[in-house]
Amino acid sequence: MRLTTRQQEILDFLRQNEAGFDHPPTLDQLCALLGLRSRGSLHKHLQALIKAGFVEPLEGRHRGIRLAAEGFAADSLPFLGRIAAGRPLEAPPQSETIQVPPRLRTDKPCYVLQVRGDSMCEAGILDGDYVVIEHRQTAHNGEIVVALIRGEETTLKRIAQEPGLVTLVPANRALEPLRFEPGEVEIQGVLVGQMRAYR
Amino acid sequence: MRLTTRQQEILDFLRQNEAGFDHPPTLDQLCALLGLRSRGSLHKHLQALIKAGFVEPLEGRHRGIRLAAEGFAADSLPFLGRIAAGRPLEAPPQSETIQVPPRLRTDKPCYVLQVRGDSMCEAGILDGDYVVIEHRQTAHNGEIVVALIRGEETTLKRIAQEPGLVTLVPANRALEPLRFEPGEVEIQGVLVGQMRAYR
DNA sequence: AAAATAAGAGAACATCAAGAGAACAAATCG
DNA sequence: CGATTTGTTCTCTTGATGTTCTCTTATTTT
Repeated sequence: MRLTTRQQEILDFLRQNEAGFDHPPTLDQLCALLGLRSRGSLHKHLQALIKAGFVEPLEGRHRGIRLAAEGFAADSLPFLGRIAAGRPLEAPPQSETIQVPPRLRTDKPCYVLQVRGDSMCEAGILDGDYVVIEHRQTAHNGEIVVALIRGEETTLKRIAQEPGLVTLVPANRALEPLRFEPGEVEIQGVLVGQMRAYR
Repeated sequence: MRLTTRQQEILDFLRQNEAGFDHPPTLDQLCALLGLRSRGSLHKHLQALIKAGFVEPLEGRHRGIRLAAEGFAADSLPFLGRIAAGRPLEAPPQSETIQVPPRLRTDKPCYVLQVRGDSMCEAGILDGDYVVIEHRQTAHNGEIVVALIRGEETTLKRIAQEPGLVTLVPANRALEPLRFEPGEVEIQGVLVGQMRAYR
């Protein structure tokens, strides 16, 4: 995504002054430094920079912690490793990133996993493919989700939710659907894009 | 489409000054640099350049942001439309482009097609997918190629070449392999990457 | 000479970037 | 716990900027 002139100015300012901040600055402090009177306006710019990947999002954190990091290029997303009969996903602090065209992602926070195994092969998702996942905790029936099962293992499956029953459906005739109680399954994201390299 | 003399002048001017712009210039700034007094006139020329594919369209974007690119954004490739039981491929001068991450392409010239039909569904290539094709005339057996058959129709299939026989193999149990004499099949490119958007 | 085309001027209009400021919610601090 | 700080969301306003239009002029084509 392209930046507006002001967004670029603010980003330049942050990069120049990155070293000068002992603690990451607050919105009000930055407003003063930039000559703005409205936190809301600054906030809008910062959100754009976060969306473009130039500033680290602060999730929930308040006071103190603030933007700082820049680093990964626009339209790059964090690459969080492989998924299959794997472990819970972690988000390592200095993650690898991978370039994703805007068409394959959403405006919400997204990340990339590499698929292991053929449990979704009939949906055209093969071993080794990269999948783009929108990070959210709910899904509609029929969507393909990253699900954490009993806090132990993550998997990529199509989901069907009924009252009292969650079914994770593979796309492979050799495999059976898995049934769980709602409390056992935690949705970690929803499939929004996919990439494959033939080499 | 051919450019008029003035359009060519303006395009040359943009190319020469491309590096000189910190932020993409506004119409008014360009008018001043070109000695024009009317934004409207410049706008007409720029629209012609956009239509001819030499300047990036700014979709709705306003202020500050302005044309800039001519050579197309770094990792964008030409998007040449759909493939299935289609016509021969052409490369229209004012092509659309589509962003492709470097991982999904090669260093050689590449282009992008959108797949129509399910003839390769068992290879994980579904209707609507975008495929990245490296432009070349030869392939190794087992590669998936864009083939032009008898100069009439293009198709995406896995190829097997023997002396005196070329076989194009679909990845769909419902379809039969197609056999041709070598002169009937012209390879137009080889599949190197693939993308899918779930939306 | 008449018609078509290229080029420009300038006005009117539509839309967007940017900021202000209020109200709210959530984290932190005392 | 309550008060304060801080981030978030919202609406509103303003000016800048892109877009569309009509009109004029010069040049080329028929």
